[in-house]
Formats: sequence, structure tokens, C-alpha cells
Amino acid sequence: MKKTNSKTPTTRIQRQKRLVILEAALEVFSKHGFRGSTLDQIASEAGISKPNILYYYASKQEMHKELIERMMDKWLAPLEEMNAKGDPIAEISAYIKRKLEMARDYPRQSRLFNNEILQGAPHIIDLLEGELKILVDEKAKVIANWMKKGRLTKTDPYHLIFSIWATTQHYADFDVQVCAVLGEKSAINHRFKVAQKHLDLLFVRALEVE
Amino acid sequence: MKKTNSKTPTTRIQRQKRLVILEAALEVFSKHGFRGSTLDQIASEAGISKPNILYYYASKQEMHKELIERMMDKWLAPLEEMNAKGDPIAEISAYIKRKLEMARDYPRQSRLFNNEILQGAPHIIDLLEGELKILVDEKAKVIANWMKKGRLTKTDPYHLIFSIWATTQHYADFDVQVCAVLGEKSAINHRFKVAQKHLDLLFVRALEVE
DNA sequence: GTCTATATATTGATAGAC
DNA sequence: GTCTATCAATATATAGAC
Repeated sequence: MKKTNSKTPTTRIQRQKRLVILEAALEVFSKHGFRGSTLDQIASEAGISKPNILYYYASKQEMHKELIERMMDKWLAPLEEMNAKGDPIAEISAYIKRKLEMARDYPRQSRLFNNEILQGAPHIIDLLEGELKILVDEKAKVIANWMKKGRLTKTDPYHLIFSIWATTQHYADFDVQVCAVLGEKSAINHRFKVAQKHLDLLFVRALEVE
Repeated sequence: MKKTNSKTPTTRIQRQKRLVILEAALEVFSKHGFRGSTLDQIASEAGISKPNILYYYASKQEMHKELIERMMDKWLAPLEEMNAKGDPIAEISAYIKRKLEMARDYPRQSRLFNNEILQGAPHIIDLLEGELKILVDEKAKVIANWMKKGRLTKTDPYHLIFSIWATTQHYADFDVQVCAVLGEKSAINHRFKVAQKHLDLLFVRALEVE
């Protein structure tokens, strides 16, 4: 069989194996960051030997890069869905719901992103200053327009978006602290139900105009 | 001169040198976490040779431990100051202001804490489940009492505190992203002034009862 | 494709001259 | 107290047998 470039897997088996490795890499990178993670940890987590890992991915960097790229698309989607023609309160409420569901369903992706930002975003700074800024500029304009029309209480649209990011991602990134403070009594489903209700009240009540 | 134990510095010079090293260690640990940081980086940052660093601190662990301990006290103070006998809205507003000022003035301490939590809080989990939980339980009770008396809109007090933590610390931990989105136009002083105004509106408007 | 063995670099920490 | 030199452990990555 001819040598397969690790960047372009062809067979189903190869793709599957790369996914198993990526899954393990996500587990490790999201906890320790890029520099703090080792191939040994990833290999152990994946149940695959270290050289075999490097058969599918040319380097530690390549794994990390693919994880970051896969995550960024998913990360921008919820904001993209915010619709200028919808009801302002309903749109913001739905956006919060989507972001909170992502924190619940993809906490490791959130922590991977958090780690990347803490380290100064070396791999995605261009994306933040480019694609992300463009998207946020656009949505901030939509929100500002809603406010100008008197359909939302006036505040800074950018910082409003930051507040939504912060409050929702907190449940993924600071999960250990949230659990420690709430104690064992709070199962994950209950926790996110209460969080959802609280965040909805917080933002809707603050932004509603009577 | 007799051998000085590195844990109990005696002279002024020694204390000063330890502070320089600690300052450099904070710079590095807050960016890369414990495992991702190296003595080489810290030594370079401090302008002191690696063996000399280890003359003042017995190990990398010892530096990290002292940083975490120094930070935790400072971190709990703002919440402790919240006064059950004060005006509810004013107390919460003042708490947000204090937390935001800490994010502005001690961003590296915030990121050090964030890194520790992301890694599962291995060094402070006892503190979170002990001291922190006790403090939050107490203040949550105060807030719940205010709500019961009709002086604040009803919501979950714990999640309200989480929201305040999340929104304020966001400006320290995600500073790179905030700056990328806001662009170069936003100087730090202006940024925090707008943030302060927005967060005050968000929480006060949501919690105020007419 | 997967393994053992290993090359090469980096790391935390120590020894010992000055 | 501070340095150079260095050790032992660990890290990424490769070589080559099977």
C-alpha cells in the first residue's frame, strides 16, 4: 500500500483512528494547555502507543492545530444565527440558550479555547482580529440598531456580547469551582436548568423596555 | 554566614530578591500554567540565573504554592466585604465594582487562578470546597434574604454570584480576545469605564424591584 | 500499521568553584 | 550569593524490525 500523507487520510479506518487520537488529545490539551500536555498522556488516554500516534499525526502541533480549527467553526456558529429580523429579546434569549448548551455539551472545547486565550492566543490571534471581529462588529450593529429603535435597553453592544460569552462559558471553564461551591447536591442537568433560568432572567430583565 | 532556609528569609535583601523572582514566576505561570512553565522562562524573565532562582526557592512547586496562597486571600476579600446590613442594590453594585477593579489591577493573578481551575484545581480544591464554599454559602444566604424581603428580584443567589465572577474576570482572562474584538481604538482606561457602566446597568436593572 | 529501541533536546535540580 | 558545568529524568520525534 502506498504511503499515505498524514494530512490527507483516505480510508475510513484511518479517519476513525485519527478521531480516536483527536478525542484523546482534546481531553489532555483542554486540561493542561499545549505546552503542559505530553504525547505520553495523549497516547495513554487514547490507548495507542506513542510512535503510532505520530504515524497518524506528524507532530504534537498538528494535532493541536486540527483541534483548534475544528472548534472555531463550531464556536462562531451560535452568534452567526442571531437574526436581525427577529424579536430582539427572543433573539438574545435564544443566543444565550445556544451558548449555554455548548458549554454543557462541549466543555472541553471551551477549555481548549480558554487555554489558548490565556496563553495570548498565539495560534488564533489572526482569526480573532479578523473573522471574529467582523462577525461581532456586524452583530453589535444589529444590537445597537435594536437599541436605537427603543426595542432594547441601551448599553454597550460589545460588552453585552462579552457578558453573554463570560456567563455561559463560565459553566464549562470553571466547572470544578461551580461544583465545589454548589456541593454534591447539584447534578449536571439540574445545574444547567437553574443556570439557564437565571441567565434568562438576568439578561431579559436588564434589556427589556416596559 | 550561616545557611538560610529558603522558606524563612530573614534579611531585607533576601525578601526583595524573592519578590523579584515571584513577580517573574507570576508572569510565566499565569500564561502557561504550572506544567507549561519552565525555570528557564522564569529565570530569563527575572534576569537571574536558574541556579540562583533555586537558591531562593527550593523548587518550582514552592514558587507556585506561594503565588497561589498570596492570591487566594486577595481573591476572597471583595465578597467578604459585602454587608448584610447595607442597601442590597448598592452592596451588589459595589461588589461588582471591586471585582472589576481587581480584574483591571491584577489580571495575572486572575489568569493564574483560571489556569489552576482549568487543570482541575489540584492545589486548591480543598480550599474551594472548604473556605470558599462556606463564604459563598453565607453570602448567598444574605442575598436570598434580601430577595425574600422583596428588596431584590428573585433569582438563584449562587448563580448570581457566578455571573458576577464570570463577567468581571472575563476582562482579565480574555483580555486578548476583548482587545482583538474592540480593536486598537479602546485604551484600557476607557475599556474598563465602559465595562463598569455596562455591568452596573446589567445587574442593577435586572435585580431592581420597582 | 504497530511495535521496541533509540536519537536528540529540554527540563528540574545539584555540585562545586569563586 | 552567584556563577558554570553537569546530572538524571523526561520530552518530541525517528529508525527499523516485524
